[in-house]
Amino acid sequence: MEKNSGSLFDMLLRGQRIFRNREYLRPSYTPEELPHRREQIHNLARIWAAPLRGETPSNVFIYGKPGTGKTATVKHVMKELEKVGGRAPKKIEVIYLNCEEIRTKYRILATLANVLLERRSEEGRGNGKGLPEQVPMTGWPTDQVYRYFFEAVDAVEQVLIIVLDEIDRLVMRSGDEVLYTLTRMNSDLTNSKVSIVGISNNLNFMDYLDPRVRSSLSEEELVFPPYNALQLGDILRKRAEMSFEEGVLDPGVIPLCAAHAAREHGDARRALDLLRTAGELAEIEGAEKVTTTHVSRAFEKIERDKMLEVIHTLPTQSKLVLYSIVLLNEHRVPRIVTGDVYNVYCALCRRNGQDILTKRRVSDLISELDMLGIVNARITNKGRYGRTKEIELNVQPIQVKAAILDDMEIGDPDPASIPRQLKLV
DNA sequence: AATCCACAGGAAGCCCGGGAAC
DNA sequence: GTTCCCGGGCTTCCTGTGGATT
Repeated sequence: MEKNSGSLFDMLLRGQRIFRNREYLRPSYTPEELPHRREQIHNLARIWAAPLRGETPSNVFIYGKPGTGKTATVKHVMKELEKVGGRAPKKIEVIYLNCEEIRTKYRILATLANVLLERRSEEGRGNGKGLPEQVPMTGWPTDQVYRYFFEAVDAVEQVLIIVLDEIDRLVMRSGDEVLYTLTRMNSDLTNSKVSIVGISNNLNFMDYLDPRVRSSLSEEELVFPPYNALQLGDILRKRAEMSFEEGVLDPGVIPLCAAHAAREHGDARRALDLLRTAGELAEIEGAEKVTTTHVSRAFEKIERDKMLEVIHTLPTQSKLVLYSIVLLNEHRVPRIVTGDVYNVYCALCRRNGQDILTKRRVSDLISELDMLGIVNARITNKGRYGRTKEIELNVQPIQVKAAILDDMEIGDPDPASIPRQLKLV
């Protein structure tokens, strides 16, 4: 093989390897062990032990901030339950649904029915009643779908546990009707029992629930407190062992990742993300070790990516205002103030055939950009020369420009005209 | 001390689209 | 289908601000 061939992949493969397997750092990975969640695991297992004794488990409501291990815990206990399920007097089945993806009454019921029908046919049991193999994802009246689901549940003597993750999304979007239906099913079922587990990272949605649903759903409640920095450190160390080559992490790396994430309401997902991104940065530059500098840069990168995401979702007029600020920045205007921004903004709108908003409104838009942290705007008094906001960009202008141009076509106003828009001092 | 600049930002009301009630 | 209501985006009109200037 040619030495120093310089191919892209050679370069990446040559140096020190950083990762053994980075998949363990991704949010999609569910770990075998969940440090600092023993109590929650134990409680959920206690509740779910009921069907092993032939009883119906209580409904459970699980609450905790993002990245506190709710979903991982539930999935973990689900796995354990499956292992011992055969010993139960009645069949035990668990269905997990994420309401972020499936969030209408119809689709929830249809998905539940389909999962059950599929499992029946896998077992070779057939549904025995000439039911169709699948419920279509659209087209049927909702009560007919419910009927199929009901029959599928009651066809076998069993305990069915339904896990509804991100249940707040479901309630906010389509109300609590499905929950009402599901929690009431038990009184009509003859062979089976249904138990609901709702997972949410916000508590406010409880206000939108019918009181009957609320009390039924929270027969048992599990709270997942945020992890502190030490706990996050433990979690990171466990995962780092699996995902990094030995000895590539500087000693300060994990504590720093943990400290950053602890400040953000103890989000383990963020901590892992930070660690992975730091590793990737080290890998890209061919470093031998991941250092705290990489972590700091990873932190900035993640923040920056978040910021660019915000810019992408800005409404058109805000983008135009922001773009005006970028243009002024490019022209090295020493103090960017509201009036200048407005003048450039007007030229920009005229050039691109956009409606021109009033000064008052643009002033508010600038304040909104300030609130989002995209720019820093502070009010200054220049005596005789009035009172205004002095604005500076908080993100790299090149990146802002690229992000905006990604979403819309903007023709720059004649560059020579820009200085004329300003009352340059 | 009075004036004045270049806005900030509050208040009220218009307009329009979407959703619920009739 | 019509009416009503609501909220968000926006305009119009307005008062307030504080230091350089007169």
